[in-house]
Amino acid sequence: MPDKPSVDGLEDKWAQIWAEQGTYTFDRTAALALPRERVFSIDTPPPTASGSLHVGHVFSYTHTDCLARYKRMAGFEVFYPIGWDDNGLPTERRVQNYYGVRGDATQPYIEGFVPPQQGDAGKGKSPKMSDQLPISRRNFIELCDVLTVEDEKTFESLFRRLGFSWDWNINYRTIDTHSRAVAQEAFLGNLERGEAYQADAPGLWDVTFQTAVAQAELEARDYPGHFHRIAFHAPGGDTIHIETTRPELLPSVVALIAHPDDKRYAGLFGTTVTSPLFGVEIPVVAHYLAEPDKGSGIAMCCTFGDLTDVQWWRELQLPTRSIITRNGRIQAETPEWIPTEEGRTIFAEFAGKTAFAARVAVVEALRTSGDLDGEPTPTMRKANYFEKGDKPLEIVASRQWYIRNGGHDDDLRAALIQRGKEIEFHPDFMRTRYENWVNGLNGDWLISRQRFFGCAIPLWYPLDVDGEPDHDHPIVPSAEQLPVDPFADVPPGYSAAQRGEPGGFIGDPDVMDTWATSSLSPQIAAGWRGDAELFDTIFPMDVRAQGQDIIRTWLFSTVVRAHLQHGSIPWKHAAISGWILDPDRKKMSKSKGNAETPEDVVVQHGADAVRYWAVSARLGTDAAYDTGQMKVGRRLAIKVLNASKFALSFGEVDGDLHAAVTKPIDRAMLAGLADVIVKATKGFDAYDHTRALEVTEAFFWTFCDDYLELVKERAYGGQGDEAAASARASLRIALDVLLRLLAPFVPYATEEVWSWWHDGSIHRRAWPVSGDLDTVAAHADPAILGAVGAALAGVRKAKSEAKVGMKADVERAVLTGPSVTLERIRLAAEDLTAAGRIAILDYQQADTFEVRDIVLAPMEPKP
RNA sequence: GGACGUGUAGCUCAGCUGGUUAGAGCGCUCGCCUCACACGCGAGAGGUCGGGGGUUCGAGUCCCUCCACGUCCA
Repeated sequence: MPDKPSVDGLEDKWAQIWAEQGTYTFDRTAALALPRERVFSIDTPPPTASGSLHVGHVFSYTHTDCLARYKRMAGFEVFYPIGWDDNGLPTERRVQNYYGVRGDATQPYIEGFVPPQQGDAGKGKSPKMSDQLPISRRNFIELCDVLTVEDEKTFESLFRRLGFSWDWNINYRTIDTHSRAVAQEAFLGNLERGEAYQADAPGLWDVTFQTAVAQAELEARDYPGHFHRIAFHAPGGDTIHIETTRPELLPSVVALIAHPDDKRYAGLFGTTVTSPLFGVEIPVVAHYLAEPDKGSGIAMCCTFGDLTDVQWWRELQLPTRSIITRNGRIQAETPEWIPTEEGRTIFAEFAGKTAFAARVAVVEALRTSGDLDGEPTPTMRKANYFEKGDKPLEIVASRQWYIRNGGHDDDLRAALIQRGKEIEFHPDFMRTRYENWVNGLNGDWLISRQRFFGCAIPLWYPLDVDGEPDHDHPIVPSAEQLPVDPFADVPPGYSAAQRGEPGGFIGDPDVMDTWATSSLSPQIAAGWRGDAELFDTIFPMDVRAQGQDIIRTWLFSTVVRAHLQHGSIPWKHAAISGWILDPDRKKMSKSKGNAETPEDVVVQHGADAVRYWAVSARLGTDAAYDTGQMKVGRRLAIKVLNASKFALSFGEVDGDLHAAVTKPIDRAMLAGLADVIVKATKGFDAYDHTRALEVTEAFFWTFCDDYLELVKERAYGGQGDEAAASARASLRIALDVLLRLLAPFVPYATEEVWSWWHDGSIHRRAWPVSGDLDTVAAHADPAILGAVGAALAGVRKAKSEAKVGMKADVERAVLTGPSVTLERIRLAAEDLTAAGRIAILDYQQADTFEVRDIVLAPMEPKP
């Protein structure tokens, strides 16, 4: 036991010991031998180690860690893995910025490639694309591999410092061989059962990243634009005005659409009009999605300006007239559907331009032709963005892979809603977010991405005699072959020389969306592929812990995969953490520049302190980033050290500790503690860790401030040996329990103290049960401690008001109150007079409790 | 526009199934170097529980309505 205990340095000391001794190791053999209900399996969110860790992560992870520690102590064999979600766009972006490169499938592979730069030269700013060196897909992936491993090391050291009790042996990366094999096997299962399919269809497309994106990755943002009032021409010479924010799509117009009930346009339904400038004849049709009170009430449907256009196109079976290419520019060739010579001339003028430049050109042409009515009026509209992108999404037709998720299938949707009901959400209202999302789906899950660093779609396509791929008959690898890279590996029955040759094959060029892998985190971590015995034991898992922001992505997609693959829920509970808000109540985020780096915070305040801050917020509740709360946590950790040192300093007690407890106030304290055990346990079992913390912490402070003060003179021996033994034994019994109750919250301080007087880790000791205290707490009156404490408070108040120290002597004091209260105090009168330094204590019966007539001894003059 | 959540002391939050003078911590003020802790200890001040209706013997707690904020979906 150190002379001056300190919380500083505990992280370095104990993180290392925990790692060496495997304190948190999952015992597979033990788990398989136990009944299922004694195993607790946790599906941990794999963090994206792409360079920016956020205090929000620390927040949610701490909630989960606390639960894991409780369960471990409560006798469960806890399966608590940790993975890294390193595949996907965040990593690619980081690699681009860090090395100044970008992937380009047309580049040849360079052996021993050295990137042009190392490190964040642009300080977080994305370098311009033109400054990035195009490199081959394989070189690019190699750099991703190198950098993610580096990043993950940094993260691991931070997480270890925070004391997260993951089993680091159950470690996976979503890009590693095992994860890719699992993702591919699951995909092939989906394919075989008809749950995965490909379709050549219009979809959301990010022109910056040159990839398709899924509905779950959308973000609606305000986008400034202008309404342009444009004239269409009816055969009789009438003009019909529409309003659009995207006049550059005029060559793509396929219909004018008004609401069926709109009397203004009722006469036009079934007729045709001609588009200005381009002279294309198009029908006027009715559809309920047209909004009569928006603009002129009649809209032009283009292929494709937005998702409503797609719906109109599909439901009204309109022709396809796309002009936007995958890089966001207008196509170079003049479309054959433009009939007029002047139309073709105008188109040629802006062919190949960006959408923005084309808009300027079209507006100018409309102005010249007189088809622009008035000047464009500014407006703010919502546009769909890729959540990681900064340009509005275009809609481009392309061949993509989808997994059914209920977006097109009411039965599946209902089944997934039902799965949500089978899962206990904490807090319960979070299920509503899940249901809202499922009910709002407007299509299946698009999983293919035209990117580099990801899990490959494990398919090849035969090439016909003309070298054209036959997408309808993909070549599938066997399960043993997985993972495959269709670009490098050769499909069964072919030779490498046949790649790209007529009659040969080609590999699918796409990778899967990162969620298509991480949605399988339970399968990846728990051994679905490779350890069926373990998987069957711990799946469905007990709990998924995560932030509320990824309910629509990670949580939902995991439910989808488990439902399709196993016909079950993936876990029984979903523990959802809230947001971290900055002091201005804004959501903290790196991009807004108000995020603290967890590294700084942990070093400054200490792990126990940061954990305390995180854990004092309930699940589902947003929490303010609050260093004040961390200071409170630090104080608690320090108090644990000091109070423990003091309690233990009175020395051991011979014989049976419990038998030594004789004094009523000692028994009262322990009875109160027994009640705390019950409440704290109840809190944890109800996924309410803050309740457990609150009740434990409150008791602990009373224990320090009142009980310790009251009994210390006796513990020193002031009332004889037997009385001293009762105090010392009670202190040790209480401390033993309190440390264990606090261990999930402040693992370092409690472990440190535990090591002073026990062998082994506190984090492997049994969670206390109230029955442990039966012998000492039975028939005890827990109210004694409160009554004596109140009496002591009265004395303290008098001293405080007299502006003297607490060690000032009291010549006489009178306690008044109901006889039952006075009786309780009498049972600890000696402790009270010693702690209050009271010479004469009188009692008077009265209705209300009061400490009065306090006579302080004359102060001795200070030297 | 719809859904969900939140609104209690200057700040961050408790307040469970409605029941005595509404609690905690931080901050603030005053005091105390008390032999575990000055990264401490003691005491004090501070609230029309978002507004308005209603149910009830009784409402921060239930119902209605409005307002503000946040998030998600349109």
